[in-house]
Amino acid sequence: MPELPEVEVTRLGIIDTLVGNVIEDLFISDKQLREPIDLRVKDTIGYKVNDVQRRGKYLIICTDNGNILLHLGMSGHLKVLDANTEYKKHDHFSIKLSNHKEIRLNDTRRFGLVSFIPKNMDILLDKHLSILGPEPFSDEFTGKYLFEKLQKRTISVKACIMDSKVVVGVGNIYASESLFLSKINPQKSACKITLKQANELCMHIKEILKRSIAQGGTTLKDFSGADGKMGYFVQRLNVYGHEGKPCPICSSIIKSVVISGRNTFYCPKCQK
DNA sequence: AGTGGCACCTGTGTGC
DNA sequence: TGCACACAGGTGCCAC
Repeated sequence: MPELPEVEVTRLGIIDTLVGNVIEDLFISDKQLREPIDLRVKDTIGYKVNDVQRRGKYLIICTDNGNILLHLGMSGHLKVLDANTEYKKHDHFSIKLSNHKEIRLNDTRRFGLVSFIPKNMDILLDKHLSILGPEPFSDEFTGKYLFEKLQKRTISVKACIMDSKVVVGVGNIYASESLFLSKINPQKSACKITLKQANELCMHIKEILKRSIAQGGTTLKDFSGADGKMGYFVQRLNVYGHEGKPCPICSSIIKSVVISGRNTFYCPKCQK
């Protein structure tokens, strides 16, 4: 489900419900997610939520007695519910709050993550977060930075921008879309990208992620914000899922190709 | 060290 | 209708 825009839309959807309220209890299912749920998250019970942050596709719920780290994987989503709403299949984690609301994680495929960052530890030193590259909206993520990263790699440019050590938050949809806007063939070797192309690509990654957040993210199958609303960015996609349809620029037929195991969409005429 | 392949898991859609 | 199979928005580990 979620790439960076969907995670950010989720964050914006839960922050007002969480901040300023006390975590009264947690529900922890016995099913294992990507890792077993870190039971130390119980340390946060009885503490007020101070903030909800995002790093890449991870959400961090901050309290004075430690932080809950969440990842939505492929199929996870968070919803704001009234207290004691009936549990559904694949509900794996829930935060019960003093305002009689719950933040509940439902994750069909269980590729998500619930972990814990102790109170005295720098959040960014967590093992999941410390290995991540820059945020796409940060000043650190520039065309020059991207160019230098790409130059060292022989893999495809698409696989490279999806590498969270290069830049966080670019998943399969926005990788195809940003390469389309930049007129770069996704199969092109990363080290063959010019500085000019890297500048274009950097700019379009920032632009497309921002535009998607503004539209509430991309709803393909089941993504919705924490309020259950669908994302409308799917209507703005140029190539993703459009195999066999005409390119919106040149009307050539959009093709698909598998790159590192992921379906990839591009216009063979526009993208060189 | 970098790379491709694969595993993790469930649900859905397609073709026979 | 039932079955087998491919595929899905992510990430990390494993041999090469």
